[in-house]
Amino acid sequence: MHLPLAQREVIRVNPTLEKLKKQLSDKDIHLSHQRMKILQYLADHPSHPTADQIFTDLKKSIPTLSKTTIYNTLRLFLEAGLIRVLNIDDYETRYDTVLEDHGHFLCSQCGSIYNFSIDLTHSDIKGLEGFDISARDVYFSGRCPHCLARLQDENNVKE
Amino acid sequence: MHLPLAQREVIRVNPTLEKLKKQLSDKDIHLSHQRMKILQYLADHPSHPTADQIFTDLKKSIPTLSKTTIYNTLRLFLEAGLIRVLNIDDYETRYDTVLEDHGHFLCSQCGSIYNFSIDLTHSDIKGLEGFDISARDVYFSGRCPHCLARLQDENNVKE
DNA sequence: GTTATAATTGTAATCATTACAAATGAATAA
DNA sequence: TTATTCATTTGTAATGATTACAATTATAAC
Repeated sequence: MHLPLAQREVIRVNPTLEKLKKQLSDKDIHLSHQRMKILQYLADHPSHPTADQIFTDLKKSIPTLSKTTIYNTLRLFLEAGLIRVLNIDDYETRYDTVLEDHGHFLCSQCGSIYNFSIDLTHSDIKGLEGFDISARDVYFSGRCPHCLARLQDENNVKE
Repeated sequence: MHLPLAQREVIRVNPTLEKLKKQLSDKDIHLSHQRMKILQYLADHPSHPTADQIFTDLKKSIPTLSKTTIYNTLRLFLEAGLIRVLNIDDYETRYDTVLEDHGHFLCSQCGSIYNFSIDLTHSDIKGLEGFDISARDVYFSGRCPHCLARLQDENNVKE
């Protein structure tokens, strides 16, 4: 059995590139060629890319590009509040342009990361009385429907 | 103003060392001197220590101890399901003996990590229909009451 | 006690990220 | 325009957590 794609509602509330550009100009951050390309890449790829993925892909169109520029720019965007980081992955930091509160699911089989919506305001939380909470990250992991279907198929073939 | 400690109910549901030892013997995992010490350390320190903290502290009583042993043993315990890892920290992995579902709060000021209880079963989650969820991690960050009180005090002195 | 197996150790490698200094580009004033 | 200043990019070297691996030591089986 294979679940139809529509069955998993992946959030793609992607802030437009224009919106991001405006945020930068409001903060008097100059948009160089490299920064522009990185911003565009982030807006076009809501798939939580790593610094290396951004670098490798952009290197094709900007052969002189340096990895340091990627890290510099990502930090710049981060401090300007345009993006957020994901530590769901054990070894590599991922970057996300979707700032609205949402959870992330990591498939331990294929490594894909999915967004999902979760409302924490109504959760029963105890032990944080008197704390000032500024960020909320929710990371789930397990197996995504694709991998579940594939595993199921493989089992059927064997039998 | 200083919040009384009782106001923040930190969970300390620490599984006893005996319980952990039994889990290992059930899985036919031999408890060597080093493993015993590391297990004891984990049971005694629910403060989510890093591999380096465990190593540095245990090195005092076992001078020949190697860091590789720490990593080997932590992986062993991890795969045996005795402990879980925390990626709340950007740069270092932390280890936790408390397996019951709970959240972690990282104070961005002092770096302390606090446990808190959160009930996700009643949260309104959308977008994970058809997913097989095996792990749930909730990481919050911000400022802990200690740091808030300290900052408040510092401001009062200035005025 | 000897042999086989498991655990530990130390060192070297890996790999993401950062530090830093030199080179390049853009903006501004004369 | 040209010189000067400042911002940005680049490349290389350092950092630091983690892992790979081979040698040594300890434990268990016979």
